[in-house]
Amino acid sequence: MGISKTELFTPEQNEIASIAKAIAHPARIAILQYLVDVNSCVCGEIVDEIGLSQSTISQHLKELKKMDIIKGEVEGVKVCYCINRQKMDSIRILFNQIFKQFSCC
Amino acid sequence: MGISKTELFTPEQNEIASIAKAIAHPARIAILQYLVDVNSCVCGEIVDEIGLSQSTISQHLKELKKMDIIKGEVEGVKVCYCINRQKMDSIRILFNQIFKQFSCC
DNA sequence: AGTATTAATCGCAATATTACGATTAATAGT
DNA sequence: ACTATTAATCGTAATATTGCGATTAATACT
Repeated sequence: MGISKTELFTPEQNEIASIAKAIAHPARIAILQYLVDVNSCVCGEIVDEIGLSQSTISQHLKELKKMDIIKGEVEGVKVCYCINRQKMDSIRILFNQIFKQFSCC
Repeated sequence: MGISKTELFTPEQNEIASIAKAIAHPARIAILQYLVDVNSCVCGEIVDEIGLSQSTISQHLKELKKMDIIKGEVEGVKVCYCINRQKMDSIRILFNQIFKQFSCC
């Protein structure tokens, strides 16, 4: 992408964009919704649920974890993922603020 | 990206991801915030405000317009862009619903 | 110790995104 | 008609993303 120009923007602008990017994939939305449904679960179950390969799902989980949107807890051979509800809450509040700016007069 | 696998996901999941992608760039956040500040303005002013080239800004505007997040009105040689507040409102409601799912118990 | 299971990582290919300069098309002003 | 202004588009380069198979590392179970 040529050069990324994050230095042109405020930390808040970069933060919002980063969060948006983390959820800007249908598979990641599907993963989050699945985690809500089952409350928490292991990677293998997500692979079965969504029709993507194990390595691909693992990468998506990594991206979500990078942004602190989900947490992964090792349970022996398996890893139990769950939504970081506190982070989710702060994202919801942040986005609501921003969108209110954009939508209100 | 190998092959995009949108067919694996629901229309809603794809829609949310698309909207998120549209705002998943700090320049586009900055553009929207600037449009809020000045209420409406022409492309050239945005180019001056943000430190990116005219062609790059034009592309970002195109992406935002593609998702119906902004509207562009031709005024002679200039084009006046403004936020589509109705769309913004529906996005805010949609995202709030989704994030509430993710954050509440 | 040997095998099975699980998930992370590596390496690769295909495609998308970001950015810019140059060009183009369209209008406005002379 | 000529020129200036504006914004879209084209072409291109650099980089990121998405996806998969293969491999690896780590634990659990014989």
